[in-house]
Amino acid sequence: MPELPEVESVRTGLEKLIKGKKITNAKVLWPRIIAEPNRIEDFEQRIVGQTIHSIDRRGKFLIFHLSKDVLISHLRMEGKYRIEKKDVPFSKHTHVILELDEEAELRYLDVRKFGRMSLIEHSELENHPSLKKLGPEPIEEGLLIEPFQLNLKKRKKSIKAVLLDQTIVAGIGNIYADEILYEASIHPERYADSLKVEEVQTLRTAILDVMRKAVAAGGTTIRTYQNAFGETGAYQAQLNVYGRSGLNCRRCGNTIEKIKVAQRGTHFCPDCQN
DNA sequence: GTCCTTTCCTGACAGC
DNA sequence: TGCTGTCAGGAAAGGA
Repeated sequence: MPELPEVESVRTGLEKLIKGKKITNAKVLWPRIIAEPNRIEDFEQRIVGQTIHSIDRRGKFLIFHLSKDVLISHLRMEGKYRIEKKDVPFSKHTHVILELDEEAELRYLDVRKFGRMSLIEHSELENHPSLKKLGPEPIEEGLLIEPFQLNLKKRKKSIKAVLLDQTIVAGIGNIYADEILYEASIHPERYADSLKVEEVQTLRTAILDVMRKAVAAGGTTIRTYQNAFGETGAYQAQLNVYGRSGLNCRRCGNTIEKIKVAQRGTHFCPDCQN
């Protein structure tokens, strides 16, 4: 399940592999993947002939800057990009094929078909609904303490739910939300507006820390995640709570528990986190 | 405006 | 073995 560190790893891989390439043909095999434009034929026709100038990321969104348009892509749960030779048969989970030259294709695969793509004009990018409402990136100069603290004070729901809210901080998903709260020793069911000033500061530091380390490790591979080179991430070796229910806490030795918070599987140490 | 629920989707796995 | 039910979850839409 790609979160910010995984998407960043996909981005850097794709930039090395397809920057400067021209899309010479396009085929959509599962129409619902394309959110915009409405008609699949419009997507296929418009994208052909465009060169991939660069690839950006905002939160968990990939942003392909093309010569005329912009392709916004969200991998959701299991979306992945692969560059493959044209003669390699595509799997049943291949939903979009962008031909790059006479030899290679950029293929979008997605077992659960949750991922979405939007092809829009450059002028629409700044005000695109998906991107416009995103909160700051989880970096030192982006996630400023004062607005963060104000946002938490306004929320009468669990801190776990707030961390998953992309308008507060962009890019945190279920795995890193659990890891961040463990790092900060905060119980996932604590209400956001109940956190003390020092706790908010600790939480902010944990967000920056966990995300920085995960990006450096190339992300976390749970289930099927791979970057554009087909490589897995390495951060799963550093996970302290996610997927560790029933095992011992690395800090205090007590048993990691799994509960449901904000409809999500949530892992935490009942002794360390309060 | 905020919060909560539902929907999208398939594979893995448990239980019978 | 083969079937059924449950679970995994990010974002968007709709309702309270």
